Amino acid sequence: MAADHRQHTVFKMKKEPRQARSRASVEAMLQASARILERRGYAGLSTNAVAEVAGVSIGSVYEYFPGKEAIVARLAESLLAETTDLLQGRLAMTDQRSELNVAMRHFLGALHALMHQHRRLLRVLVFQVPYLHQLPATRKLQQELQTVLQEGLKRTHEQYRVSVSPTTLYLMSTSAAGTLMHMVLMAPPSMEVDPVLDALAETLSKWLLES
Amino acid sequence: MAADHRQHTVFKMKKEPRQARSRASVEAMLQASARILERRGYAGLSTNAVAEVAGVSIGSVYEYFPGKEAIVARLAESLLAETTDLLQGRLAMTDQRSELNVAMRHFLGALHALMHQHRRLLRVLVFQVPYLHQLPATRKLQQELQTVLQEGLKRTHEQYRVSVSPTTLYLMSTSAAGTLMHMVLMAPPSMEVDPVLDALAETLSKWLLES
DNA sequence: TCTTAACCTGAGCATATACTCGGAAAAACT
DNA sequence: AGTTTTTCCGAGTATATGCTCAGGTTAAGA
Repeated sequence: MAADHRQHTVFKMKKEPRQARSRASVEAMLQASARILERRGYAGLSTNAVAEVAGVSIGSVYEYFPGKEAIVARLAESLLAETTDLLQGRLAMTDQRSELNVAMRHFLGALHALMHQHRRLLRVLVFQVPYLHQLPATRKLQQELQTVLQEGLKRTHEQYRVSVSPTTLYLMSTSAAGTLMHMVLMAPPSMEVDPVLDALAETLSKWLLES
Repeated sequence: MAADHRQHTVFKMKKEPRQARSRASVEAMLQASARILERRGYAGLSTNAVAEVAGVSIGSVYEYFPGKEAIVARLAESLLAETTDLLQGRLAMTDQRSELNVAMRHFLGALHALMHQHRRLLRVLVFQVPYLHQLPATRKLQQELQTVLQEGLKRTHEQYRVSVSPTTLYLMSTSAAGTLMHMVLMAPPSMEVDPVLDALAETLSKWLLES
């Protein structure tokens, strides 16, 4: 595995596909990669396996990706994009006069649903990809979460003039993220989701209005 | 890497070292493994590298461990043992009449200090070891945390008769764990720890007494 | 139609890693 | 001292994976 000692500088694609045929190939490689990651884990993801599952030759893989790191980075970016869209959409449709805990509950519910939908891939990305934290997508996601949280607060509750200290904001986001992560990736199936989300939303909003 | 497709049934040691000499060898292998994990990550941990760094031959490694998974499992168990000792110790020395938030703050501080001390190894274990969650040590740790939390509550605050619902207990432990993890493993060095721990302890105890 | 660019192929090389095995050296036992 | 058990050695084998390259095929442009 000489490749793992390589400087991970290039997570980008090698070449952009220009024709419909090649775009389909790239898409097939990405889907195959996601499939392999979910079923075999990161260690089971090899460029040869991607080529085989995607139904293309190994040469084609290297035509568009410098290595498997780049493929994983692309998958992470896709997830980030989907999450961003969802959050922004929710933010846009948030009623100005809704209660804080209700709005919070909606956000948490939507976020949980999305994470749950992608839980298999998410689990591998979070727990097995060594360089996930260095990926631009990861940093952007954290920023995105805090931004949406703050924006949402401003919108729905200008009346309260809630001013959140950085410490509080940090604590809230890490607590919420920790709970969501645990529920989606680690909790037993017997765990009831809704009550926890209810309680979490309740707690967070109470906490906010008191601080 | 055929080994990664292997059924991970055997995380245990192959043979117990009986003489002082062999115990020293095993210890050297474990220390070497920790060193390699911290510096090169899980992908950089190979049995050959362990042998070289530990100053023993590759044959000796396989004399006591069936594979690198078993070595990692042993390291995880060591961390678990240390954590358990720490928590139990703190629990024993908790003053019966101390305030809830003060006691909580002590626990959080001690736990954070321990995690911070081992942060490099912890980061690799948590973020790169594919089978960490299947390890007995992991499950035991989670149980341990909740037990100590509950026990601590009983001891210090029988007067309040705080009865904690499972949902609340779950929420509290995941929130605290998420925040600690984030601070130790992901937050920038500029992040001030004490204010966050203060706020977390405050929030948790308030939350408890109100629920 | 001809030319060029984009796209695809897959055998094969280089390398790294997991793991074995026959046997030697050291310690413990009698 | 002789015997047995424990410990250690490390060259060597099997295999998997990363990645290249010379050449063929398909589509776009003139």
